[in-house]
Amino acid sequence: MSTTAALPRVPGRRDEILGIAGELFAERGFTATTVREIADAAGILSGSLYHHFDSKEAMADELVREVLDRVLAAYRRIAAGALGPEPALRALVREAFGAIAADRATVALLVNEWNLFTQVPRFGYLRVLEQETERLWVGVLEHGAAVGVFRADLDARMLYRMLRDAIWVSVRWYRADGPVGPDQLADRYVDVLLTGVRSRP
Amino acid sequence: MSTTAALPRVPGRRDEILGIAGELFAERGFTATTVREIADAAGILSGSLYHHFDSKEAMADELVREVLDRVLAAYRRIAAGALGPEPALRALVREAFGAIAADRATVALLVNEWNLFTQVPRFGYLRVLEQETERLWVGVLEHGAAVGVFRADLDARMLYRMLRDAIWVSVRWYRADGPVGPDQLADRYVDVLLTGVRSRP
DNA sequence: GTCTATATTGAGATAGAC
DNA sequence: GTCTATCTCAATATAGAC
Repeated sequence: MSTTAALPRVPGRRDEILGIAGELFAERGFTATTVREIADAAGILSGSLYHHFDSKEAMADELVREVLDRVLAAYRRIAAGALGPEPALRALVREAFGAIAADRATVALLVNEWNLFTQVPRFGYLRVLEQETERLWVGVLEHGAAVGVFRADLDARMLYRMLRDAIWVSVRWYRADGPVGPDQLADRYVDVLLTGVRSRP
Repeated sequence: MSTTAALPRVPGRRDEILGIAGELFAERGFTATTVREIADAAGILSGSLYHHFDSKEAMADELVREVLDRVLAAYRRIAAGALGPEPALRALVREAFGAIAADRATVALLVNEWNLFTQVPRFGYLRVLEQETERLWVGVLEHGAAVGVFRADLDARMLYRMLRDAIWVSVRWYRADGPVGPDQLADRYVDVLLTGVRSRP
């Protein structure tokens, strides 16, 4: 019973290769990364990659799907929970920066190749997931306005996109292993968003 | 004297082709756009492009340089001007959204291909321009904090990047020919940044 | 300034042996 | 699971005629 005991994350060759591919995609870009480079980095020949994956595209697909599914599931839990508007917003933002910290390479891949991927039929789910995400976040913002916690005169959709763009693109410069942790950065973003930068007497 | 009278923007074949290339780069991505597609869209054959430009890369280079030079020049004027911190910040943000409105395709190209371009030696100036831009914006924010207009406890560099990312990536969804003009959107972003979204009694 | 024709290269992917 | 060997294709770019 011990040999088949585990799904528990023994990385396995396949996942190892996938991780290597993800790092290269993030660093050099998806198109600019060749299957030969991936194979080299994994210590095998390019043809051998195709024992594990159908195509280069399939590798990126798998990376992106996994991260987005996890993030969206977390968003759903937060939006469905009984948190007040501010704690809910804070939890959403923390979740996003948490993903950047936990899956930096994949998030960078997604941010950098968004325009490319959204044109490939295989990645059609990206638009779908994005729409649900927008609904969830906008829901939290509008509810907050409805109960008087957030200003009533705000465009929730614009606000969501402004925040979303600021958060995700931070993957291009933010290092989670530096002095500022992801929750900390999340709180700073939320703080600015909530109270603004104008000094008050 | 009338034949050589003008630099005044007669488009000319070359600029026309460059504009077509820019639209395709923005829409399909730089790498995914082939010189044949550009040539097709311009109504010529791919080889003929090389009468006007050295390479596909050179086309993108020219597009990006022109826009960034113009934007940075405007930033310099604003930062050097005698505006107060809030009007200066507003002017900077308006300038950025103005560029998105005026040169949507080129800004999209730059945002989408940032990771690619910054790895190509030819585009080394991107990092340089970005650094000066950061200095200018951070200078405005820090001056504002020093004179008590902005909160003193803020991380100006983080704030700049947050705002920069939010502004530029909006090129992926914002349409300047829609109901909200660029100055209007700029003012909304600045409004949120200055006063926050928390409702106050 | 554009076309014809083509050189050249480098990519993703496949088949079958080991 | 990896290697050997190779196919196939599409891309950028060039040379010289018109």
